[in-house]
Amino acid sequence: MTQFYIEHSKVWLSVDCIIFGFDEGKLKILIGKRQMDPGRGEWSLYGGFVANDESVDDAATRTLYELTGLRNLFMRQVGAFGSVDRDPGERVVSVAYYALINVKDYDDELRLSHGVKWVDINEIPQLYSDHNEMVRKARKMMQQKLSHEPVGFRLLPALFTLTQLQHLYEAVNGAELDKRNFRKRIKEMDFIEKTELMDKTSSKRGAYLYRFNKRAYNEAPNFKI
Amino acid sequence: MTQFYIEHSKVWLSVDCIIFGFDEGKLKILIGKRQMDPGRGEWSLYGGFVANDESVDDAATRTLYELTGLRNLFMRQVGAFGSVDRDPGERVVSVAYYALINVKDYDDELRLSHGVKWVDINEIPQLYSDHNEMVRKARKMMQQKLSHEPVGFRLLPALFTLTQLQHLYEAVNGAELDKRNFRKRIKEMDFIEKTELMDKTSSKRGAYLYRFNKRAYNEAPNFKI
DNA sequence: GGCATGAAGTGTTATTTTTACACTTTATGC
DNA sequence: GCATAAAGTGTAAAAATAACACTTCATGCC
Repeated sequence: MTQFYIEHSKVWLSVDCIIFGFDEGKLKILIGKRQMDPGRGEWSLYGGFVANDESVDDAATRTLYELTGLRNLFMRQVGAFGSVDRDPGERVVSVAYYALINVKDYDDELRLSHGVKWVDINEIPQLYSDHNEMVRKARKMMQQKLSHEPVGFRLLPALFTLTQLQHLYEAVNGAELDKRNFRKRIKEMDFIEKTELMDKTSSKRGAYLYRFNKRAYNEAPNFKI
Repeated sequence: MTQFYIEHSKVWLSVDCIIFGFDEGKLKILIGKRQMDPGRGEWSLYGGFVANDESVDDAATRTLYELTGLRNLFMRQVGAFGSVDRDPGERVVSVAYYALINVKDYDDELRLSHGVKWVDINEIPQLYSDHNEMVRKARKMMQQKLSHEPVGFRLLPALFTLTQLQHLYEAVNGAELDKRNFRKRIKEMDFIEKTELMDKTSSKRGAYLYRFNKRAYNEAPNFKI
């Protein structure tokens, strides 16, 4: 390993974020029009460069915070994307991350100030560079994660109805679920707690609100949808 | 995005390989003593730097070829590892890949010339930097992959006995399997073909040799162990 | 005040999948 | 010919999953 070799292998490193939200019964992600060259005006994921004094994970956390003003989001790495010509200008390797946010927690003015919008996951336009590929892989990983770990709650308010929860899983998996079977499963999970509160916004009768109890989950983690 | 910012975010990029093999009924990986500073003499994965004119995937493919002399290996990205101080010397971000090889295909002289050896996956010593973490993640991903896609064959010779196949899956999952249930499953998979050939090395009676038919799998892919 | 509306809520049965389990066959070497 | 050791084979119980339709309730409207 010579100094010469090392010099030649230095690259710019960026992070790109696939931010999932659940709104109006649909799974969505945030995209915006790229505000710099190359590719100005193309639809794109939100991203940023990795600084010298921060880990790649930290760069993703910082970028997510810049965009959403939110901390402690559920975030996972999707992978490194490193084609030589993936960036039309210079060689940039990018590490993609996906995150789950509750749409209601995201201040709309902040969102607008960054020029990003929510787009249905099934209606993603052509994106800059290899971003569509990132989204595809992120979606797969996220589906996998949500069906084996109780992180779907991160896409909902702290209190949610069972109908909301079911619709969330239907949107994520792209398939309808049987209401009775779904509720049977949920009842078996002691860490999904029924409260005495009701949501009256979507029906006259009202629906009980539930909440996820992380402590109870840690004691008896058994989740599968 | 200023030129200044870009300059500050340039990093060295390497790849590290977790190479899985199956030998003597055990799942193993290749490790060697690091032959350069920093960390000279520590146990380490085999890796290399990403050159300017190759994709990160290509760098991994090249590195695998350098080490094993083998092409067309089954290889998947594990992820990017990017702590600021993961490399004691300079800032190096590394992308880990795992690969599956048939131990018998690997020329032993070539192996020795690189100073690497096979080590039982359950007896990995402390490795350089964050390599243990890479191995852990690679193993998880590989387990997941092998139980949902028929790539375990990449760890076996083209012809194999059902007992070998079962022992492979037992080693990968770290749990014993019921012989009759296992064979029942295999029989249902038309793409695992029985040949008329027999292996006489491990029993007096001899065991039929089977082979994986990729074409048949592509027509009716249905795999789960 | 009663009745139309629309989402919330509730159990049982059939089907499929998974698991548990033990003896016979066969070629070889002694 | 018989001891050995791995290969090979089927059935039944248990568990998980899938299919399926009506009742409850609060509200708004007449």
